[in-house]
Amino acid sequence: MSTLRDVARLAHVDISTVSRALNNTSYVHPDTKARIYEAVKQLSYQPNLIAQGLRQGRLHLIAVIVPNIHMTIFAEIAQGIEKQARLMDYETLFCDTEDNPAIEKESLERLRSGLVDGIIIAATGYNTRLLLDIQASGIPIIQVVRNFEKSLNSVIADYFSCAYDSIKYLYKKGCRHMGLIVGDLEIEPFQQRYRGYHKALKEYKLSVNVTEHKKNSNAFEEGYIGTNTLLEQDPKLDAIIAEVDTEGMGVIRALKERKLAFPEQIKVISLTGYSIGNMLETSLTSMEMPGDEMGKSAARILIENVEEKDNKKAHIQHIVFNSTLVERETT
Amino acid sequence: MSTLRDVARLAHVDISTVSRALNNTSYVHPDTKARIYEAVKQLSYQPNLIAQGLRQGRLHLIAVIVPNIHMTIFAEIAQGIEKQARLMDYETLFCDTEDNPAIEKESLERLRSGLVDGIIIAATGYNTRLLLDIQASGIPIIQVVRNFEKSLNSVIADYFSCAYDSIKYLYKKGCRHMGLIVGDLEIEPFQQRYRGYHKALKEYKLSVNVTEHKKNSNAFEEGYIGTNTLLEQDPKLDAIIAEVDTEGMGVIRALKERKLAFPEQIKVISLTGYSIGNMLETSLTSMEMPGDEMGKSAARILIENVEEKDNKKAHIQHIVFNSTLVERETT
DNA sequence: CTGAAAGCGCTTACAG
DNA sequence: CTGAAAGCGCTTACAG
Repeated sequence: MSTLRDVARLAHVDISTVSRALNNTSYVHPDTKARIYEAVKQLSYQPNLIAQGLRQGRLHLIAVIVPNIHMTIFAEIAQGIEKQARLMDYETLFCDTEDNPAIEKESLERLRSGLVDGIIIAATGYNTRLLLDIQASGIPIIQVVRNFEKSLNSVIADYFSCAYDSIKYLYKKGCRHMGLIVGDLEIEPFQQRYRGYHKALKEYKLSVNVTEHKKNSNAFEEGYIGTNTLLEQDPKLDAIIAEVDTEGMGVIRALKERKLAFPEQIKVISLTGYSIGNMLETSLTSMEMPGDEMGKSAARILIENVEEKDNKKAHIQHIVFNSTLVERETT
Repeated sequence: MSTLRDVARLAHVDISTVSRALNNTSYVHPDTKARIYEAVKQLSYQPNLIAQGLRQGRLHLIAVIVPNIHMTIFAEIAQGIEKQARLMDYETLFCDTEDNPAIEKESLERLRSGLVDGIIIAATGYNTRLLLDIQASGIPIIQVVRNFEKSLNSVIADYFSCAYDSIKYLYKKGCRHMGLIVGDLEIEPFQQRYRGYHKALKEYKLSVNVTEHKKNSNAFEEGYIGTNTLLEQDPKLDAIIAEVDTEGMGVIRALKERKLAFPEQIKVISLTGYSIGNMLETSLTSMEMPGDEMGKSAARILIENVEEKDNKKAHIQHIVFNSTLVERETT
């Protein structure tokens, strides 16, 4: 790899002139410029990004921290983030926490050492304090999908409405015994879904049927097990609301094994749809979540924050995306 | 953020001593060490990774470049890579090319500027020259899943055997009219599948029925369309071999719409299985590919190459993983 | 319009 | 056992 010094030597100028010519940071005589470009070409010079990063205190690098990208909405979001980041000339670091707070903590500790300029995270919820510390130290942070902390930026979907609207829709379809599979209710995003569900049921004077799974392990299994639990709690069940498509796939599988016809006997809807829904043998009705857009939006806001850092303190933003109902074969 | 200088000042020593104490790079008097650790703690000092990177010519950062992680085997592989990298104290940069050679090229150009210490890539196949250049410039590269170039390391599955063994298996199950859906046959990994398929059919004296899709767009659709093409070519078809689970999902969907019973009338197998297979309404028989292991293996080899770079020139390695047949409901 | 110098935050020979 | 100095490859005031 050739350096600025090599280029300067070949073009018979000082390295500072080369720097200025390449970055267009002040006027350089056309002839000089030409010589410099010629030298750059000849040596196929490329600036050392690490040196630039050290000097400018910014590596043009953001981190995306997610629980899992295998068959989850986070894959779509991560792709959206990476695409937008590239557009704005940033690279994207990727950390997979397996929804394990210890791994999340370790990753965060490493990242705060000035490696990345900003962080986008779908957190476990157990390192909120650390996140606040990091933000206070000058590294902007955005929560995505899961919002635990009001004083950190966030980009989420409207989980309350997802659930609320789903119940209304299912009611119109004739359902009267609707069960919800949901994660730890102490945690905001899950609670929101429950609230939407609860409110709608209350309006219809219907009774609640919920199964809660504490740890976020495997959505498919949660759907499978959840279905069995819900059916035990209420054998007259005529609809199941899953949190996400893969959970819905577990529901479908459980229903099939119990020989319950869907949608005839029992309907299924997913509250977080992504493109799996219409690839299934029996396609799955869902509230489609704009994962790609959410990722792009998060990246854009983050990078804007990074670049404004010096000028003004950016305001905390909470962006809420609407999901849209896509009717398919399970309802 | 506090620096080495701050710690040195607080501990009343030179910065070089602090560096030595923290990196255990030479003996430091216990008392001095204690003072230094105390200062580190008090200032919650963290070394600046960019400065370290510049000094040592290594940022402890590798890149993983893949075509797509949404519902693909690459998600599993990327996770494996990241996990192994973290274990070895490396961070992972993530680039999504959308299987677009132009995007791939752009990403590669940026990365070669010394940002990353090594690259793991599932390439488009159109930038092989550039990859060789980059490797020649001192950045180790490993091809994963797709091997285009012999003089670059690779970690792949045995596609030939996958296809060959699948045909043998289907034959034993009674199939005599087996169709293959496959990508561009000019490209090595696809060709391998075709060869395995072809060889087995020849041994049984059965006739070939293939549909080739040139561009890699959407596996689900390729499966869907491919199924229709194969059935037109041979209405007596009794088995379809798909390249990957999501393609198999497209096959299933097409069969369902044509009211062809699977596995009774027609069997389906996927040559690249990952955990989707057993989450389906009708679970999909597949040759399971150890994505996680392949990712880990690629990361391990790459990082070893990075760290040996100075000592000796590492030998090119080609690692081939075996897939294992997992029988499910479509056969 | 361009050069010489300082410095980003580290590590690592070189002395002693 | 520890300090002083050089240097990784850049950028950016400061002169002229």
